[in-house]
Amino acid sequence: MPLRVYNTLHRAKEEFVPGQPGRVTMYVCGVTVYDHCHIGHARSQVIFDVIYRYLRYRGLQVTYVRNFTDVDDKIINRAHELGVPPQELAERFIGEFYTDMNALGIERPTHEPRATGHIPQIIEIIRQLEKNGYAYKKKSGVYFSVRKFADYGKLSRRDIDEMQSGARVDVDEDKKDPLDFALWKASKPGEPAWDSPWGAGRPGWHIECSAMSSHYLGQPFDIHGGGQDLVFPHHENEIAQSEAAVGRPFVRYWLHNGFLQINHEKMSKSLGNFFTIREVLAKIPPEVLRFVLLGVHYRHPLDYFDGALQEAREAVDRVYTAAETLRAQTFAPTEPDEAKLTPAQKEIWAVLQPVLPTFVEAMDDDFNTPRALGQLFELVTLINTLATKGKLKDEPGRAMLFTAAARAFDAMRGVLGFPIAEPADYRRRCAELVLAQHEMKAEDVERRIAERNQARAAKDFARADVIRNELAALGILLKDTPAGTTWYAK
RNA sequence: GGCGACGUAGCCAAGUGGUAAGGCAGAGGUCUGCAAAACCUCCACACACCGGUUCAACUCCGGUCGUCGCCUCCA
Repeated sequence: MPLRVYNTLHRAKEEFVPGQPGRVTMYVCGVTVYDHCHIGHARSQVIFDVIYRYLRYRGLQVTYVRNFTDVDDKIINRAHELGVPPQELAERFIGEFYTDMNALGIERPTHEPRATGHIPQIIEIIRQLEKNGYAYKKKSGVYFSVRKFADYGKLSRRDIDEMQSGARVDVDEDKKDPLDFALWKASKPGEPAWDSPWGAGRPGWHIECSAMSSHYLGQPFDIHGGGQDLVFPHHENEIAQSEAAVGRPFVRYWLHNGFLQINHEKMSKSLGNFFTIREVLAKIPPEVLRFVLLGVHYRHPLDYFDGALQEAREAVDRVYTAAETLRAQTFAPTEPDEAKLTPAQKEIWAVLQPVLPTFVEAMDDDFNTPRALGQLFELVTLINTLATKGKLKDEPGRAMLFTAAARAFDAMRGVLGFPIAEPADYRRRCAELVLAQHEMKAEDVERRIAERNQARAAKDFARADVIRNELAALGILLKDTPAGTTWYAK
């Protein structure tokens, strides 16, 4: 089965064929580092992390580049407000970005270039554009002449003339045409600046992606990703610059993720209706957020609400419980041999066998993570069944079934990056979270448990239940086992 | 105005030209002092509405209504 992806350029799903057999080159627009990331950024990063993981799972060698925009008007303005140097501000939020990404289990791309580290490459493209007659210099900077690029609008399906009629009045009188955009911005006093053939200044926003992508990946490269809002003008402009400069196509497959919405409205900084990743992770473990983000197909809008997190929490707990169950089993890795299965085991095998292939099929279909998660839950049920049902315990069938289940589970986990951690680590973090929320210590819980067990020993079950219910109200659930009472955070 | 997406059970969300994955919630059962977890069983007379094509449409086509996005910085 071939991998099929939805290419924004053609508005259709098409078979994914890398430019070079066995190798994939991929670039995703990162973040402008002037503030904490919000959960919309998280969605984009999680999705492309999964795509990166899946391509490798498919046996492809992937070079993945994700940039940092570390010089830009927003950074400069923010730095000015805070009275710190722009570079220092950028540095700080790059650090914060990693804190969030690490929590969410996002792998490091192959290269993570910064705009300020690639000024020579940026200048080179502008020089080439000037030479090819697409760029012109004005007092305020160097601009790209959109009308000279015949293919302009091919990604966002826009017609230049219609755009112009609807275009707002541009305050920048310097441009020859309101559609033109800056390649190089002349610096004002006190702003970060680099020398260039056109005087001291800094790169325009779009040019950095053109420069860094082609520097690391060549041109054309295979996949360029980002949020839907980047289709126009950012990606349209990237195409114009890169193709006009080099004379070759820029990107083969354009992938765009849909938005996170709050109450059916786009969540964005400009609307002010956003949650930072950090805020959300103060309330729930990161795997819950990751799960929620993968629960909707990446191109569809995802409506975010608090209740969804609580619901998802139940589901995530269940996956971890199954992971615990699986890890608790001892079995020697055993290759499939249907002849060695009992009739009851054969029934399970018939259900278990197609789970991973179906998962792969779902991922092959434009990275259908909701369907893939469906298969993960099928597997969860199977794992629990295997561990529960006595009639499935005959060897070597039992070992064989567990081997297959464990392999499928690990494969899915590798692709989805979910569950993020080992179960014990997850439980520990959940416990810390709930204790922190109630300003409690583990000893407080242990003491209550001891009190309850005294009551139970005295057959004072009413009192025992009161204690349990009190803890439950805090999100602390007790579990009585033959080995004693344990607790976990809900 | 131009371009585009979406409208599936109480909620979230996949999906297919031939009668609907999965999750959450809910009901019953096994287990338990009672619970929890786990397991088993149940839970969409039709997928916004109206037409059309078809032997057959939720699934294709047209229209209507509704919601949202891009066209300006934005994942």
